[in-house]
Amino acid sequence: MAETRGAETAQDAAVWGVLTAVRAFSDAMDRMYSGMKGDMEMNATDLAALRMLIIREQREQPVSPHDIARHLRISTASTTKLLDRLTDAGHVVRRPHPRDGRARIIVLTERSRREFRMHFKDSVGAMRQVAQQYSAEDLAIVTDFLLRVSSAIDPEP
Amino acid sequence: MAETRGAETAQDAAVWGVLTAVRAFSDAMDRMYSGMKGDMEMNATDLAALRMLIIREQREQPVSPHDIARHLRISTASTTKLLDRLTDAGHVVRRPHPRDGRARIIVLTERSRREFRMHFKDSVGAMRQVAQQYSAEDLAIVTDFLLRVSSAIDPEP
DNA sequence: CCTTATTTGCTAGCTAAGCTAGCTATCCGG
DNA sequence: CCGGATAGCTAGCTTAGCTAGCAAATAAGG
Repeated sequence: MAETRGAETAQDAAVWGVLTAVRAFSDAMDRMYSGMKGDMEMNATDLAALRMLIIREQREQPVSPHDIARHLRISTASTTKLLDRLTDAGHVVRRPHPRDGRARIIVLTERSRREFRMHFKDSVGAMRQVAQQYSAEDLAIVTDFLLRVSSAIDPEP
Repeated sequence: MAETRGAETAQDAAVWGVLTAVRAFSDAMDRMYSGMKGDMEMNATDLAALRMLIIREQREQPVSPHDIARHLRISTASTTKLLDRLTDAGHVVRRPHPRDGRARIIVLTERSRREFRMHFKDSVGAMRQVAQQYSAEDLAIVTDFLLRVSSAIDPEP
């Protein structure tokens, strides 16, 4: 992540610093999710699927099993099993696609949304508390940065 | 970090925005790593272990199998198998601990470091390119924010 | 020193979750 | 209407996690 290239200017130093912070941050997020997987008694992939569904729901994008497979980079067969687990646990429902008889649309249950929010609320609260210490202008900079980096490293979504 | 009490709505909106961006960002990072796991023909946990080793190495902190187990939240038995895989693949070496006859110290091989950097360089390059579009002051804000959020959600490291 | 409790990493055997191959049903372009 | 492509599912194999339990080394108490 950080190359050992010497930081000659202040800007170079700042770039190096932010990349290091990005690494620490993604590590912390990783550990937060793996902690939650223990709390919710789920495996990492199933939890990642739920996260994806929440994100896509917020964007009002319908999600198919195929989408999940692509997003998580697992096979469609594994996705079928994953959806069996999530369905059995009452987290999601498979609905028929209105126009395509082969396809399904995966929908979160209200219970799942609630449970997810419940387990997330401490972490989200901690993050919000940090965020509230910054001005709206600073937050706009951070938001912009994060979104740009996101689309730079992951062009798909 | 002005606490603009007057502009409560704008600040709330900014907080909401940054939290959404954080979520999108961690999702993008996740997908970057899962993409890399395909490229390097490794599973997610093994890759996470390598990332941990790189981070700890940079901080000059020695890593024991027990540390890996705690960090990845897997059992020590699974860690033994993980280390068997990484050792067989030539990524790490188990060295004896200088003072504790029971303990081991896990050390990355130079080849592993090189391979890791090789596979990361595109993503790091993309991130650096984004970062370079910001002033040192803005990057300082972003860095500060990321580090604070990191320690808020994951006090351990 | 000697005994006991704790810690570290490993082994054995079980379970869970991913993969490939292949199937059916459906959609779409000619 | 028909042949190829696509969506999702099933079956069977393989991998990687878990629990239980072990030996060796350390730490603590007398």
